[in-house]
Amino acid sequence: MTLTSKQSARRKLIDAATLLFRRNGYIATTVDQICAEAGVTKGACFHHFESKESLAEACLDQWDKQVVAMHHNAPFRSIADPLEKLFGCIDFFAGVFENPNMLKSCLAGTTVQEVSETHPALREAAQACFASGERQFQTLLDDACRSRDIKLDTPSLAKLWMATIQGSLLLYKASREDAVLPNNLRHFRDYIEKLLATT
Amino acid sequence: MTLTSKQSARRKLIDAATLLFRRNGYIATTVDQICAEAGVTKGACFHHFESKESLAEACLDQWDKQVVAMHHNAPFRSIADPLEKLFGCIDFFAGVFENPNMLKSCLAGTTVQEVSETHPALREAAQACFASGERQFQTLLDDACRSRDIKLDTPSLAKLWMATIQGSLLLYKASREDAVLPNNLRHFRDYIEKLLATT
DNA sequence: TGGAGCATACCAACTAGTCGGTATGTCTGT
DNA sequence: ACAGACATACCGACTAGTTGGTATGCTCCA
Repeated sequence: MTLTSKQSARRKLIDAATLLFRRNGYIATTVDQICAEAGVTKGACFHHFESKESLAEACLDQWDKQVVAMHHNAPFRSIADPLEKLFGCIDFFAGVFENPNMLKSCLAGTTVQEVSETHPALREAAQACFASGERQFQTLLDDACRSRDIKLDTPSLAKLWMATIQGSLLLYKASREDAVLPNNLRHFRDYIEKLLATT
Repeated sequence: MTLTSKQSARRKLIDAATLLFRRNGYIATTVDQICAEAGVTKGACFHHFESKESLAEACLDQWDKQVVAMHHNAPFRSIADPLEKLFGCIDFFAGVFENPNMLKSCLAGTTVQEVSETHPALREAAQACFASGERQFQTLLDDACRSRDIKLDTPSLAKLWMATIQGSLLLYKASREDAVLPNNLRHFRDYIEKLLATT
Protein backbone atom coordinates (compact mmCIF):
# COMPACT_ATOMS: atom_id res chain seq x y z
CA MET A 1 0.00 0.00 0.00
CA THR A 2 2.75 2.41 0.92
CA LEU A 3 4.88 1.43 -2.02
CA THR A 4 2.04 1.39 -4.52
CA SER A 5 0.73 4.78 -3.47
CA LYS A 6 4.29 6.14 -3.57
CA GLN A 7 4.79 4.77 -7.05
CA SER A 8 1.41 5.92 -8.21
CA ALA A 9 1.86 9.61 -7.40
CA ARG A 10 5.17 9.76 -9.26
CA ARG A 11 3.78 7.68 -12.07
CA LYS A 12 0.59 9.72 -12.32
CA LEU A 13 2.65 12.89 -12.64
CA ILE A 14 4.78 11.41 -15.42
CA ASP A 15 1.74 10.13 -17.30
CA ALA A 16 -0.14 13.42 -16.95
CA ALA A 17 2.90 15.48 -17.94
CA THR A 18 3.59 13.26 -20.94
CA LEU A 19 0.03 13.68 -22.18
CA LEU A 20 0.05 17.47 -21.74
CA PHE A 21 3.55 17.93 -23.20
CA ARG A 22 2.53 15.95 -26.27
CA ARG A 23 -0.64 17.97 -26.67
CA ASN A 24 0.49 21.51 -25.83
CA GLY A 25 4.26 21.38 -25.68
CA TYR A 26 6.75 21.64 -22.84
CA ILE A 27 6.81 25.41 -22.30
CA ALA A 28 3.08 26.01 -22.66
CA THR A 29 2.23 23.30 -20.14
CA THR A 30 2.26 24.62 -16.58
CA VAL A 31 3.14 22.63 -13.49
CA ASP A 32 -0.30 23.48 -12.10
CA GLN A 33 -1.96 21.92 -15.15
CA ILE A 34 0.12 18.78 -14.73
CA CYS A 35 -0.79 18.52 -11.04
CA ALA A 36 -4.47 19.03 -11.77
CA GLU A 37 -4.41 16.40 -14.54
CA ALA A 38 -2.60 13.97 -12.24
CA GLY A 39 -4.87 14.70 -9.29
CA VAL A 40 -1.84 15.53 -7.15
CA THR A 41 -0.78 18.68 -5.33
CA LYS A 42 2.10 20.90 -6.27
CA GLY A 43 3.89 20.00 -3.06
CA ALA A 44 3.81 16.35 -4.03
CA CYS A 45 5.09 17.17 -7.51
CA PHE A 46 8.14 19.02 -6.24
CA HIS A 47 8.69 16.32 -3.65
CA HIS A 48 9.24 13.79 -6.43
CA PHE A 49 10.92 16.06 -9.00
CA GLU A 50 13.28 18.89 -8.27
CA SER A 51 12.12 20.93 -11.26
CA LYS A 52 9.77 20.95 -14.22
CA GLU A 53 12.75 20.10 -16.40
CA SER A 54 13.65 16.98 -14.39
CA LEU A 55 10.01 15.87 -14.61
CA ALA A 56 10.24 16.22 -18.37
CA GLU A 57 13.45 14.21 -18.34
CA ALA A 58 11.66 11.41 -16.49
CA CYS A 59 8.86 11.58 -19.06
CA LEU A 60 11.35 11.20 -21.92
CA ASP A 61 13.02 8.24 -20.18
CA GLN A 62 9.68 6.52 -19.78
CA TRP A 63 8.72 7.38 -23.36
CA ASP A 64 11.90 5.78 -24.63
CA LYS A 65 11.20 2.58 -22.67
CA GLN A 66 7.58 2.48 -23.82
CA VAL A 67 8.51 2.78 -27.47
CA VAL A 68 11.13 0.06 -27.11
CA ALA A 69 8.55 -2.15 -25.38
CA MET A 70 6.04 -1.48 -28.15
CA HIS A 71 8.59 -2.71 -30.68
CA HIS A 72 9.30 -5.82 -28.64
CA ASN A 73 5.66 -6.76 -28.14
CA ALA A 74 4.43 -5.91 -31.65
CA PRO A 75 3.02 -8.76 -33.75
CA PHE A 76 5.62 -8.40 -36.54
CA ARG A 77 8.27 -9.63 -34.09
CA SER A 78 7.21 -13.22 -34.70
CA ILE A 79 7.58 -13.08 -38.48
CA ALA A 80 10.34 -15.44 -39.57
CA ASP A 81 11.53 -13.95 -42.85
CA PRO A 82 13.64 -10.84 -42.11
CA LEU A 83 12.34 -8.94 -45.12
CA GLU A 84 8.72 -9.64 -44.26
CA LYS A 85 9.49 -8.71 -40.68
CA LEU A 86 10.88 -5.36 -41.80
CA PHE A 87 7.78 -4.60 -43.86
CA GLY A 88 5.68 -5.86 -40.97
CA CYS A 89 7.29 -3.20 -38.80
CA ILE A 90 6.56 -0.40 -41.26
CA ASP A 91 2.97 -1.57 -41.69
CA PHE A 92 2.62 -1.90 -37.93
CA PHE A 93 3.48 1.75 -37.39
CA ALA A 94 1.25 2.83 -40.26
CA GLY A 95 -1.55 0.93 -38.54
CA VAL A 96 -0.82 2.51 -35.18
CA PHE A 97 -1.14 5.97 -36.69
CA GLU A 98 -4.30 5.05 -38.57
CA ASN A 99 -6.15 4.62 -35.28
CA PRO A 100 -8.13 7.88 -34.98
CA ASN A 101 -8.04 7.68 -31.17
CA MET A 102 -4.25 7.70 -31.22
CA LEU A 103 -2.77 11.02 -30.12
CA LYS A 104 -0.57 11.78 -33.11
CA SER A 105 2.32 13.42 -31.32
CA CYS A 106 5.76 12.21 -30.27
CA LEU A 107 6.96 13.48 -26.90
CA ALA A 108 10.57 13.60 -28.05
CA GLY A 109 9.71 15.37 -31.30
CA THR A 110 7.52 18.06 -29.78
CA THR A 111 9.90 18.68 -26.90
CA VAL A 112 13.14 18.92 -28.83
CA GLN A 113 11.76 21.54 -31.23
CA GLU A 114 11.10 23.87 -28.33
CA VAL A 115 14.09 23.34 -26.12
CA SER A 116 17.00 22.32 -28.33
CA GLU A 117 18.72 25.68 -27.84
CA THR A 118 17.84 26.27 -24.20
CA HIS A 119 17.60 22.94 -22.31
CA PRO A 120 20.57 20.70 -23.17
CA ALA A 121 19.47 17.92 -20.82
CA LEU A 122 16.11 17.62 -22.55
CA ARG A 123 17.70 17.82 -25.99
CA GLU A 124 19.91 14.87 -25.10
CA ALA A 125 17.05 12.88 -23.60
CA ALA A 126 15.05 13.40 -26.79
CA GLN A 127 18.06 12.45 -28.89
CA ALA A 128 18.32 9.25 -26.86
CA CYS A 129 14.71 8.41 -27.82
CA PHE A 130 15.47 8.91 -31.51
CA ALA A 131 18.66 6.87 -31.22
CA SER A 132 16.76 3.94 -29.64
CA GLY A 133 14.12 3.98 -32.33
CA GLU A 134 16.71 4.17 -35.08
CA ARG A 135 18.77 1.36 -33.55
CA GLN A 136 15.77 -0.95 -33.44
CA PHE A 137 14.79 -0.21 -37.02
CA GLN A 138 18.36 -0.56 -38.20
CA THR A 139 18.54 -4.06 -36.72
CA LEU A 140 15.56 -5.07 -38.85
CA LEU A 141 17.18 -3.47 -41.89
CA ASP A 142 20.52 -5.20 -41.28
CA ASP A 143 18.83 -8.59 -40.94
CA ALA A 144 16.87 -8.04 -44.13
CA CYS A 145 19.99 -7.01 -46.04
CA ARG A 146 21.93 -10.02 -44.76
CA SER A 147 19.17 -12.43 -45.71
CA ARG A 148 19.15 -11.12 -49.29
CA ASP A 149 22.91 -10.61 -49.45
CA ILE A 150 22.55 -6.90 -50.16
CA LYS A 151 24.58 -4.03 -48.73
CA LEU A 152 22.79 -0.80 -47.84
CA ASP A 153 23.62 2.26 -45.76
CA THR A 154 21.31 1.09 -42.98
CA PRO A 155 22.21 3.73 -40.33
CA SER A 156 21.30 6.45 -42.77
CA LEU A 157 18.08 4.67 -43.77
CA ALA A 158 17.13 4.33 -40.11
CA LYS A 159 17.48 8.09 -39.77
CA LEU A 160 15.31 8.56 -42.83
CA TRP A 161 12.73 6.32 -41.18
CA MET A 162 12.69 8.46 -38.05
CA ALA A 163 12.66 11.70 -40.06
CA THR A 164 9.71 10.44 -42.11
CA ILE A 165 7.73 9.67 -38.97
CA GLN A 166 8.58 12.96 -37.25
CA GLY A 167 7.98 15.05 -40.35
CA SER A 168 4.69 13.34 -41.01
CA LEU A 169 3.52 13.93 -37.44
CA LEU A 170 4.40 17.58 -37.83
CA LEU A 171 2.50 17.91 -41.09
CA TYR A 172 -0.44 16.12 -39.52
CA LYS A 173 -0.56 18.72 -36.77
CA ALA A 174 -0.77 21.46 -39.38
CA SER A 175 -3.24 19.83 -41.76
CA ARG A 176 -5.18 17.41 -39.53
CA GLU A 177 -5.29 15.03 -42.48
CA ASP A 178 -5.32 11.44 -41.25
CA ALA A 179 -3.86 10.20 -44.53
CA VAL A 180 -0.51 11.99 -44.18
CA LEU A 181 1.13 9.44 -41.91
CA PRO A 182 0.07 6.24 -43.72
CA ASN A 183 0.80 7.75 -47.15
CA ASN A 184 4.31 8.81 -46.26
CA LEU A 185 5.08 5.47 -44.62
CA ARG A 186 3.80 3.74 -47.75
CA HIS A 187 6.28 5.78 -49.79
CA PHE A 188 9.03 4.84 -47.38
CA ARG A 189 8.15 1.17 -47.69
CA ASP A 190 8.10 1.52 -51.44
CA TYR A 191 11.60 3.03 -51.39
CA ILE A 192 12.96 0.19 -49.24
CA GLU A 193 11.36 -2.34 -51.56
CA LYS A 194 13.06 -0.77 -54.54
CA LEU A 195 16.41 -0.66 -52.76
CA LEU A 196 16.22 -4.30 -51.79
CA ALA A 197 15.05 -5.37 -55.24
CA THR A 198 17.44 -3.43 -57.49
CA THR A 199 20.91 -3.79 -56.09
CA MET B 1 11.55 58.91 -44.54
CA THR B 2 8.22 58.49 -42.80
CA LEU B 3 7.28 55.57 -44.95
CA THR B 4 10.65 53.89 -44.72
CA SER B 5 10.93 54.36 -40.97
CA LYS B 6 7.33 53.16 -40.59
CA GLN B 7 8.07 50.14 -42.67
CA SER B 8 11.33 49.55 -40.96
CA ALA B 9 9.96 49.40 -37.41
CA ARG B 10 7.28 46.94 -38.44
CA ARG B 11 9.73 45.06 -40.58
CA LYS B 12 12.39 45.00 -37.88
CA LEU B 13 9.86 43.51 -35.46
CA ILE B 14 8.88 40.80 -37.93
CA ASP B 15 12.50 39.96 -38.72
CA ALA B 16 13.51 39.87 -35.05
CA ALA B 17 10.47 37.80 -34.07
CA THR B 18 11.05 35.36 -36.94
CA LEU B 19 14.64 34.82 -35.85
CA LEU B 20 13.75 34.29 -32.19
CA PHE B 21 10.73 32.10 -32.93
CA ARG B 22 12.88 29.87 -35.13
CA ARG B 23 15.56 29.65 -32.49
CA ASN B 24 13.55 29.33 -29.26
CA GLY B 25 9.97 28.73 -30.32
CA TYR B 26 6.84 30.85 -30.18
CA ILE B 27 5.88 30.42 -26.52
CA ALA B 28 9.37 30.68 -25.06
CA THR B 29 10.09 33.91 -26.94
CA THR B 30 8.88 36.95 -25.01
CA VAL B 31 7.65 40.20 -26.49
CA ASP B 32 10.38 42.00 -24.57
CA GLN B 33 13.05 39.84 -26.21
CA ILE B 34 11.60 40.59 -29.63
CA CYS B 35 11.57 44.32 -28.93
CA ALA B 36 15.14 44.26 -27.66
CA GLU B 37 16.33 42.29 -30.69
CA ALA B 38 14.50 44.69 -33.01
CA GLY B 39 15.78 47.77 -31.16
CA VAL B 40 12.22 48.99 -30.69
CA THR B 41 10.10 49.67 -27.63
CA LYS B 42 7.12 47.68 -26.50
CA GLY B 43 4.79 50.58 -27.19
CA ALA B 44 5.90 50.56 -30.81
CA CYS B 45 5.39 46.82 -31.02
CA PHE B 46 1.80 46.96 -29.83
CA HIS B 47 1.22 49.96 -32.03
CA HIS B 48 1.90 47.82 -35.10
CA PHE B 49 0.51 44.50 -33.87
CA GLU B 50 -2.50 44.02 -31.68
CA SER B 51 -1.06 40.92 -30.01
CA LYS B 52 1.91 38.58 -29.95
CA GLU B 53 -0.18 36.12 -31.93
CA SER B 54 -0.90 38.60 -34.73
CA LEU B 55 2.82 39.40 -34.90
CA ALA B 56 3.50 35.70 -35.35
CA GLU B 57 0.86 35.57 -38.07
CA ALA B 58 2.65 38.38 -39.90
CA CYS B 59 5.93 36.47 -39.51
CA LEU B 60 4.39 33.36 -41.05
CA ASP B 61 2.97 35.39 -43.95
CA GLN B 62 6.38 36.90 -44.66
CA TRP B 63 8.04 33.49 -44.27
CA ASP B 64 5.69 32.04 -46.86
CA LYS B 65 6.49 34.82 -49.31
CA GLN B 66 10.23 34.53 -48.71
CA VAL B 67 10.25 30.79 -49.37
CA VAL B 68 8.23 31.28 -52.55
CA ALA B 69 10.67 34.00 -53.64
CA MET B 70 13.63 31.74 -52.90
CA HIS B 71 12.13 29.12 -55.21
CA HIS B 72 11.57 31.68 -57.94
CA ASN B 73 15.07 33.11 -57.79
CA ALA B 74 16.96 29.86 -57.35
CA PRO B 75 19.42 28.87 -60.08
CA PHE B 76 17.62 25.60 -60.93
CA ARG B 77 14.74 27.69 -62.30
CA SER B 78 16.62 28.21 -65.53
CA ILE B 79 17.22 24.52 -66.24
CA ALA B 80 15.38 23.52 -69.39
CA ASP B 81 14.81 19.79 -68.93
CA PRO B 82 11.96 19.31 -66.39
CA LEU B 83 13.58 16.24 -64.84
CA GLU B 84 16.91 17.98 -64.38
CA LYS B 85 15.07 20.99 -63.02
CA LEU B 86 13.37 18.80 -60.42
CA PHE B 87 16.67 17.28 -59.32
CA GLY B 88 18.17 20.76 -59.39
CA CYS B 89 15.55 21.83 -56.87
CA ILE B 90 16.30 18.96 -54.51
CA ASP B 91 20.04 19.58 -54.78
CA PHE B 92 19.48 23.29 -54.27
CA PHE B 93 17.76 22.71 -50.93
CA ALA B 94 20.38 20.18 -49.89
CA GLY B 95 22.97 22.86 -50.63
CA VAL B 96 21.09 25.50 -48.67
CA PHE B 97 21.07 23.28 -45.60
CA GLU B 98 24.73 22.37 -46.04
CA ASN B 99 25.72 25.96 -45.34
CA PRO B 100 26.85 25.86 -41.68
CA ASN B 101 25.83 29.50 -41.17
CA MET B 102 22.25 28.67 -42.13
CA LEU B 103 19.89 28.58 -39.15
CA LYS B 104 18.43 25.11 -39.59
CA SER B 105 14.90 25.78 -38.42
CA CYS B 106 11.62 26.37 -40.26
CA LEU B 107 9.36 29.00 -38.72
CA ALA B 108 6.23 27.13 -39.76
CA GLY B 109 7.50 23.80 -38.49
CA THR B 110 8.63 25.02 -35.08
CA THR B 111 5.51 27.10 -34.55
CA VAL B 112 2.90 24.56 -35.53
CA GLN B 113 4.30 21.92 -33.16
CA GLU B 114 3.69 24.21 -30.22
CA VAL B 115 0.40 25.83 -31.06
CA SER B 116 -1.57 23.39 -33.21
CA GLU B 117 -4.00 22.66 -30.36
CA THR B 118 -4.23 26.14 -28.89
CA HIS B 119 -3.82 28.81 -31.61
CA PRO B 120 -5.93 27.94 -34.66
CA ALA B 121 -4.94 31.07 -36.57
CA LEU B 122 -1.24 30.21 -36.32
CA ARG B 123 -1.89 26.58 -37.20
CA GLU B 124 -3.62 27.70 -40.39
CA ALA B 125 -0.91 30.20 -41.25
CA ALA B 126 1.72 27.46 -40.85
CA GLN B 127 -0.40 25.09 -42.94
CA ALA B 128 -0.50 27.76 -45.65
CA CYS B 129 3.32 27.79 -45.69
CA PHE B 130 3.45 24.03 -46.12
CA ALA B 131 0.79 24.15 -48.82
CA SER B 132 2.77 26.77 -50.81
CA GLY B 133 5.95 24.76 -50.59
CA GLU B 134 4.20 21.58 -51.61
CA ARG B 135 2.42 23.30 -54.51
CA GLN B 136 5.69 24.59 -55.92
CA PHE B 137 7.41 21.24 -55.65
CA GLN B 138 4.41 19.47 -57.13
CA THR B 139 4.58 21.70 -60.19
CA LEU B 140 8.15 20.56 -60.79
CA LEU B 141 7.08 16.94 -60.28
CA ASP B 142 4.13 17.27 -62.66
CA ASP B 143 6.32 18.78 -65.36
CA ALA B 144 8.88 16.04 -64.95
CA CYS B 145 6.22 13.33 -65.15
CA ARG B 146 4.67 14.88 -68.24
CA SER B 147 8.02 15.15 -70.00
CA ARG B 148 8.69 11.45 -69.44
CA ASP B 149 5.08 10.41 -69.96
CA ILE B 150 4.84 8.88 -66.51
CA LYS B 151 1.96 9.09 -64.04
CA LEU B 152 2.76 9.51 -60.35
CA ASP B 153 0.82 10.54 -57.27
CA THR B 154 2.51 13.93 -57.24
CA PRO B 155 0.45 15.61 -54.46
CA SER B 156 1.38 12.80 -52.13
CA LEU B 157 5.04 12.96 -53.17
CA ALA B 158 5.06 16.71 -52.54
CA LYS B 159 3.86 16.02 -49.01
CA LEU B 160 6.62 13.44 -48.59
CA TRP B 161 9.08 16.09 -49.72
CA MET B 162 7.87 18.53 -47.08
CA ALA B 163 7.76 15.82 -44.40
CA THR B 164 11.32 14.80 -45.23
CA ILE B 165 12.54 18.38 -44.84
CA GLN B 166 10.61 19.01 -41.62
CA GLY B 167 11.55 15.67 -40.08
CA SER B 168 15.20 16.15 -40.97
CA LEU B 169 15.25 19.62 -39.43
CA LEU B 170 13.75 18.17 -36.26
CA LEU B 171 16.33 15.38 -36.10
CA TYR B 172 19.07 17.91 -36.73
CA LYS B 173 17.95 19.91 -33.70
CA ALA B 174 18.25 16.80 -31.55
CA SER B 175 21.53 15.44 -32.92
CA ARG B 176 23.28 18.55 -34.29
CA GLU B 177 24.64 16.38 -37.08
CA ASP B 178 25.09 18.44 -40.22
CA ALA B 179 24.81 15.35 -42.42
CA VAL B 180 21.19 14.55 -41.52
CA LEU B 181 19.59 17.01 -43.93
CA PRO B 182 21.70 16.30 -47.02
CA ASN B 183 21.60 12.53 -46.45
CA ASN B 184 17.83 12.40 -46.19
CA LEU B 185 17.38 14.63 -49.22
CA ARG B 186 19.75 12.35 -51.13
CA HIS B 187 17.51 9.40 -50.24
CA PHE B 188 14.48 11.37 -51.37
CA ARG B 189 16.14 12.17 -54.67
CA ASP B 190 17.08 8.53 -55.06
CA TYR B 191 13.47 7.49 -54.52
CA ILE B 192 12.21 9.95 -57.13
CA GLU B 193 14.84 8.72 -59.58
CA LYS B 194 13.69 5.16 -59.11
CA LEU B 195 10.04 6.13 -59.52
CA LEU B 196 10.72 7.99 -62.73
CA ALA B 197 12.94 5.25 -64.11
CA THR B 198 10.88 2.15 -63.29
CA THR B 199 7.28 2.87 -64.17
C1' DT C 1 -3.83 71.30 -35.62
C1' DG C 2 -4.35 66.78 -35.81
C1' DG C 3 -2.91 62.22 -36.40
C1' DA C 4 0.64 58.59 -37.07
C1' DG C 5 4.70 56.70 -34.89
C1' DC C 6 6.80 55.88 -30.90
C1' DA C 7 8.46 56.08 -25.72
C1' DT C 8 7.74 55.51 -20.64
C1' DA C 9 5.59 53.86 -16.89
C1' DC C 10 2.67 50.74 -15.38
C1' DC C 11 -0.63 46.64 -14.32
C1' DA C 12 -3.11 42.34 -13.41
C1' DA C 13 -2.48 37.65 -14.18
C1' DC C 14 0.32 34.05 -14.11
C1' DT C 15 4.70 31.21 -13.31
C1' DA C 16 8.00 27.90 -11.24
C1' DG C 17 9.46 26.96 -7.14
C1' DT C 18 9.52 27.33 -1.62
C1' DC C 19 8.46 26.50 3.03
C1' DG C 20 6.47 25.29 7.40
C1' DG C 21 3.87 21.85 8.78
C1' DT C 22 1.21 17.10 9.01
C1' DA C 23 0.28 12.19 8.54
C1' DT C 24 1.90 7.73 8.28
C1' DG C 25 4.86 4.85 8.45
C1' DT C 26 9.67 1.96 9.90
C1' DC C 27 13.33 0.78 12.75
C1' DT C 28 15.60 0.12 17.23
C1' DG C 29 16.51 -0.86 21.97
C1' DT C 30 14.42 -2.51 25.98
C1' DA D 1 5.04 -5.01 23.00
C1' DC D 2 6.04 -0.37 22.90
C1' DA D 3 8.11 4.29 23.24
C1' DG D 4 10.90 7.24 20.95
C1' DA D 5 13.78 8.68 16.93
C1' DC D 6 13.70 9.25 12.40
C1' DA D 7 12.23 8.95 7.34
C1' DT D 8 9.09 9.42 3.59
C1' DA D 9 5.03 11.22 1.28
C1' DC D 10 2.32 14.86 0.97
C1' DC D 11 -0.25 19.43 1.60
C1' DG D 12 -1.40 24.21 0.03
C1' DA D 13 -0.59 29.03 1.04
C1' DC D 14 2.95 31.94 -0.28
C1' DT D 15 6.65 34.58 -2.97
C1' DA D 16 9.65 36.73 -6.21
C1' DG D 17 9.84 37.41 -10.64
C1' DT D 18 7.91 37.33 -15.40
C1' DT D 19 4.35 37.83 -18.91
C1' DG D 20 1.38 39.96 -22.47
C1' DG D 21 -0.81 43.92 -22.76
C1' DT D 22 -2.34 49.03 -21.56
C1' DA D 23 -2.65 54.11 -20.50
C1' DT D 24 -0.72 58.27 -21.33
C1' DG D 25 1.92 61.51 -23.34
C1' DC D 26 5.68 63.27 -26.46
C1' DT D 27 7.35 64.41 -31.20
C1' DC D 28 7.32 65.46 -35.81
C1' DC D 29 5.48 66.03 -40.28
C1' DA D 30 1.44 67.24 -43.49
